[in-house]
Amino acid sequence: MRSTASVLHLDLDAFFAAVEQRDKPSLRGKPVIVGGTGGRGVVATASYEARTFGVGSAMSGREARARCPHAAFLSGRFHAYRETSAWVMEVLRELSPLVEPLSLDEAFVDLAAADLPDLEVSTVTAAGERLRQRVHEVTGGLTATVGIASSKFLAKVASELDKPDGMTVVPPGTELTLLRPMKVTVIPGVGPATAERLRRAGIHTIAELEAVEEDELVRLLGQAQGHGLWQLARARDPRPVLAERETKSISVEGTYDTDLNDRRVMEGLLARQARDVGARMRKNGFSGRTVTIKVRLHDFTTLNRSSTLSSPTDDGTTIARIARSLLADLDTTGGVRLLGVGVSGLADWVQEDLFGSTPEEDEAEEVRLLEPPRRTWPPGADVVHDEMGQGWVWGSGSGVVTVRFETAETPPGPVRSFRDDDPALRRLEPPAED
DNA sequence: TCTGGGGTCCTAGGACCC
DNA sequence: TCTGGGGTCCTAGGACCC
Repeated sequence: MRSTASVLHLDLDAFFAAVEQRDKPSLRGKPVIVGGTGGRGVVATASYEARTFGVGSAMSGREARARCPHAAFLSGRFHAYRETSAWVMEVLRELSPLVEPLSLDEAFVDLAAADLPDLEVSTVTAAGERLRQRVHEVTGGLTATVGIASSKFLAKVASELDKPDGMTVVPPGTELTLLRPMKVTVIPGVGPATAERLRRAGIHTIAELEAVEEDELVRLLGQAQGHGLWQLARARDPRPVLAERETKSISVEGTYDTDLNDRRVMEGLLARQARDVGARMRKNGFSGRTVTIKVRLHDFTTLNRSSTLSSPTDDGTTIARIARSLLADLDTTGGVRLLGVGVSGLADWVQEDLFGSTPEEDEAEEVRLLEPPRRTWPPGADVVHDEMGQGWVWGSGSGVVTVRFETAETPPGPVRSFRDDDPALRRLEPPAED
């Protein structure tokens, strides 16, 4: 927690629905519901007019229709949402270079990195109001709600307090006074299951949470969550605003209007999803080693099965083959409502290739390649060499083999890509372990 | 005929290694 | 013929977020 209110959280109000109302004037002032259109869909966003009827996010489309039959139900135009979101993020970056998007409609901004004369409450308040005005102009009339406080946690809590089209600044030193009367469910990370556990322990408010010993919370909720909540109950939150977040997995899934019973149909759908995952990976420069399938049965029980390859892939056919073999081990009697495929354990080498390399880096790589090879290799590695030295196959896919060259001085060493039929690549016997 | 899609993080057990 | 403990990797499931 900082001594100044310098973390800003911005939340675009009813974002998807607001974009629809902006682009289609006939929808303005009327209940608009994005999502929930399919047989098993749920509501992604309800406009404030629709919320009046008790419609909210994650509600089934069936129930939303029952509560608000005259609403406009739309399936969503994600290109428009992405475009408008990008405009907003640009506006935030004009204020501070340190912007952490959380989703299309939410972000943290670090005001300590902004070009402001100071971080007094009056100064950050004025900056927040200017920001809301700029967002309104740039998006063609969308409104945003802002919270400003001394940590991510407090800024996010603050932005919930004056929705829509409002702002709350928490003066430093007043955090606990604000938090203590609130329910524990305002804490991000306390969902229905955690709230129920806390309720059974007689804990409803943050003041009650604050009174519990740390050991007791860890016993109740586990190490990470117990310790985390103990800290948050004291308004302690040292998490920095981070502009870059690493992608950990890429997946595609689908829920079908009627349950699937034919295994060949399931295999076909998995294969298509696997191709889509592979295409997205190549487009974004990722490859990964762990392929996971997700299967939701008719009764909503959800199964995951995964398999880890010895080297990363971005190839849809490879992903599909593994997905099919993982499905083969599952009993899908009774029907399947959802199928999904994902890849995790992402390697970073293709990403690095996207940025290219500088002459200095190239020269450094040449130097490393001339150094004597390291004589240990990962178990089962495919050891190869070219005229420059020895390495081991780190990744393959799309007709390309990636080789990591290791030296004693600089593990992990440089990475080179070859076509997999490149005659310069010769396979070697792995050297004996020493 | 209640319960989306795309993610992140945590836990827990077993294998394996030192 | 008895057996500790730590670390890492892998797998499965669950909670949570927008």
